[in-house]
Amino acid sequence: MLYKESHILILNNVSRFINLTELEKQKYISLLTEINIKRKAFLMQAGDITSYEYFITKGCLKVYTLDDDGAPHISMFAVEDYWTGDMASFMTKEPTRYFIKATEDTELLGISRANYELLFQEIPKFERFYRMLYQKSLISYIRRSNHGISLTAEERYIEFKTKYPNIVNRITQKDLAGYIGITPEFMSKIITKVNRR
Amino acid sequence: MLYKESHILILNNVSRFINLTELEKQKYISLLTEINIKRKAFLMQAGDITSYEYFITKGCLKVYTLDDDGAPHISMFAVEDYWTGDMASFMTKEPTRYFIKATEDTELLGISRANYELLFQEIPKFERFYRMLYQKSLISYIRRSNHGISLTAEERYIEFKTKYPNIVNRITQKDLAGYIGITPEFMSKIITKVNRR
DNA sequence: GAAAAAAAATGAACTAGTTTAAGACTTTTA
DNA sequence: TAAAAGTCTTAAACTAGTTCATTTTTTTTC
Repeated sequence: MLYKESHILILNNVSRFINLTELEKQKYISLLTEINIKRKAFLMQAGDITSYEYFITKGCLKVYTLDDDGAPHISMFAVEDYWTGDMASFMTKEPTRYFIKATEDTELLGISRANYELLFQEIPKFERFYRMLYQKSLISYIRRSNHGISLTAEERYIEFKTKYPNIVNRITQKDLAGYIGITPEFMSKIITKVNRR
Repeated sequence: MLYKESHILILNNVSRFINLTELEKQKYISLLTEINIKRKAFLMQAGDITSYEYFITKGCLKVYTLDDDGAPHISMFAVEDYWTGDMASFMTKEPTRYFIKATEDTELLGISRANYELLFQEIPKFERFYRMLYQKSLISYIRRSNHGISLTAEERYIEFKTKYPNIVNRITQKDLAGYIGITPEFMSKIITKVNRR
């Protein structure tokens, strides 16, 4: 069977942890929903109860919250081959505190809550897939939050640039400030300073 | 069959997510190792390759790294009914960057890397248990690191005190400073200020 | 392709948290 | 139980990053 590009991408992602038979692949794909959103459109907004987890096949999204003063705090940028969503709201059916907004026209594959549960019944191997996916996410999350703590804003900027050279060029300086955890003004000063070298 | 207190605690913990038969319970327990360490002893030190994941049945531990200046950054305090360890080192067999030190005499149940793999073969339900455990950890980790970002040190202190009243009294002010992310001197000022109210 | 909107740069005044240093208090150890 | 080691407090000088206000540059929209 011939698969679409987006399906090949997600099947490759899954195959990092588990092997699927041809039948299982087709079953899995049948549980996914294709979603396309335009630049500046929201995939979710604070207050929504989200019913999907998403895999990005093309484009770029920013995931952020607004603090009490209305200032945005960006928790991640998600591009092709990334998983995103709000797992807390997805699991508990409580309203999310997150906004997820496309910074480019974006194509996604979504799995609904109902199909997520179904998936474990139909292909129990996916318990293992998600166990390993979450384990890996947890490791990199812990590493990131622990590593960042002792660095200055300038060091965090240089680190981001080095680690994600492909993302830096796709986002605004202002959004990067929101991710690094500083004001856009200070971000501007840092960039001027670093580039002068 | 009659179980030890420590075994009852871990079985209750597991039963939040999966149900085990009597036989499975006994099998599970047979894969665990009992470990006791004295106050001030290390469960692991930076450079070690850790071969266990741990469940605490009694006592208190602090998990921390040292930054380039040798200042400690505490990433968690772990007490009874908590899981701890360094998953990154456990999974990849790379040396850990963490120190885990007992702040009280502590009793743990450990599962070795070999038995962890065996567990999934013998009782596949544990894929589901760990999938759900990691999912839950990920949710609270994300929540914590995102929530903390916009608060002042004073607000983070009040939040910690409210959320973990049982832990505050078991740790030093200095260690709390290492967790909140400030100097012990500033921690002292905050506490004086908050108590004056 | 002109007008409007948003992003970036710059600078001056400000603040949350650090650093250093020294003395008081508490806990641990021999 | 005395000495040593570690913890806590206080205070003054300092710095990384914020806030606010203005101008320039870039991007978006019609």
